[in-house]
Amino acid sequence: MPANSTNMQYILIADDNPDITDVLSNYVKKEGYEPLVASDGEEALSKFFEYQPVVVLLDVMMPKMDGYEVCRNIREKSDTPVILVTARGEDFERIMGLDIGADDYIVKPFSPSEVMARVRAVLRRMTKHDHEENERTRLTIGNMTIDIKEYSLYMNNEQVSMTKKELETVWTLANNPEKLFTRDNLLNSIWGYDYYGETRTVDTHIKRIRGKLDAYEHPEWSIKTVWGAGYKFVINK
Amino acid sequence: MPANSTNMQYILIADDNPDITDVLSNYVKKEGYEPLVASDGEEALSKFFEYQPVVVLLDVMMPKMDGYEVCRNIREKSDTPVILVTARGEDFERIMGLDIGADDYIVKPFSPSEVMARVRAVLRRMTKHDHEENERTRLTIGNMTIDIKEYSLYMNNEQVSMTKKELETVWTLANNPEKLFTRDNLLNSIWGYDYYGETRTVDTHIKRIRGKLDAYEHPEWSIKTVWGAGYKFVINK
DNA sequence: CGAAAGTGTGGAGAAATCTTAAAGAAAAGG
DNA sequence: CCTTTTCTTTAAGATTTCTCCACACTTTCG
Repeated sequence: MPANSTNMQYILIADDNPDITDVLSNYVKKEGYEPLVASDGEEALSKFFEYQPVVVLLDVMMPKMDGYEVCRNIREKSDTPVILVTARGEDFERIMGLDIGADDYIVKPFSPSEVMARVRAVLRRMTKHDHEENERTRLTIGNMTIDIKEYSLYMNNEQVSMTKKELETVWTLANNPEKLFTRDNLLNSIWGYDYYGETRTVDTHIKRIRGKLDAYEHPEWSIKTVWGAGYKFVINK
Repeated sequence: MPANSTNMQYILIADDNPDITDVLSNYVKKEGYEPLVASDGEEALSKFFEYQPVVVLLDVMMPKMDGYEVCRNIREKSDTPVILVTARGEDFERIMGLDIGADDYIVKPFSPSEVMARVRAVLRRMTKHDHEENERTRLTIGNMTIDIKEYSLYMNNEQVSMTKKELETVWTLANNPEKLFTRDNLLNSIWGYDYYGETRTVDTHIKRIRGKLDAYEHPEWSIKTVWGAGYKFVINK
């Protein structure tokens, strides 16, 4: 399952056999991803750059441009995981040796569930890589501390229980003090750009956040409503 | 003049397939290291002692002397990190367990970026080691003690029978109190990066662990569910 | 001031996520 | 081999969180 399940996550499936892409599309949907189908190499490449899928499934044998070539092209610009689908007998040494840079490969005939298992695995490996000690993980303003690594928030060193969305919302606001976030901004960055719900949902979350945090005094900062616009985290001087 | 008198950092790549060593050499260079290529086990060993590389990448299957043997020889004289490259299906328990002493392993097929990630990881661990000198093998929190060397767990000095995965899971969590582990994190670090199963498996293990440990009181700590995120080991104040 | 538009809030139902149990699959041990 | 243990998968039921609505309240502006 994707880390942020509300975001629309595309998976590109490139194969010239529609029976295969159909079956895989269904599985991909069942796992909560949005399938993106291409029937030849060129189409695969252009869709890749247009949609930026999270994983690419490439049949090695395709019209116009074969899977190796597509993979190589993708690798020049991106680290997006690529899984090659090869016919039995293909030698993986060769695949690797040609500097294609695929992340995994599957030998035909495969079961769709096997494919999805590999997709999950490849994505899982990915998420580890992302969190490799470079980004800010902790933030303190006044008597509030948020630690995203622990997924926790402290007021006066005392932990305050927050739900995921609440925590992400404070984190987003507090990381950009003084910056105005419209409700749509917040929906986009926290809920995901494919969220089709009410903008007022943000209000409810702000309400809950305030309810929890205002149980403590915090003269150094506050979450301010900007009339007709949105919310912002302000630091009081 | 010995080659290692310069401040050049070598990485030894041993594989009898020149395509693979070529690809890896390029990646190694890109990361600022100097690749050192060997096409069989004996060559690997002699180059190792001549150049004293900072990391060794060993294919398990090589002419003259296989990767296990090379690794064992290196271990007799040095703590230089060794990463073994194995074919899928090799038993990793055997690799990591027996007297071979490798630091990590990679299953073919691998993507070059994955290899480099592991090289970085192993080097990072190494530098830490230098400062800490001895790794923790035993951990006590409240009335629980885990000894990972003897693979056992005690509650109130009374041994509780745990399966391997259960023990490794508690060990991982308890060694990083307060830190959130997503299910994917746990799958990666305990099950391994080439595990192709369901995320929910983690839940089942957590349930069993709780079942066993909650038979005892342990007010000092607990394994907490972080909704929508994962699990963490918390210390109660 | 009064109307219109925007925001705060409580609560109920919906949705998402977890727990648990149970059974099948895989691995380990005789 | 067959038995036992451990691991994985699945699905129903429980729990938590999220969303939405109705209505009160506030601000803006003619």
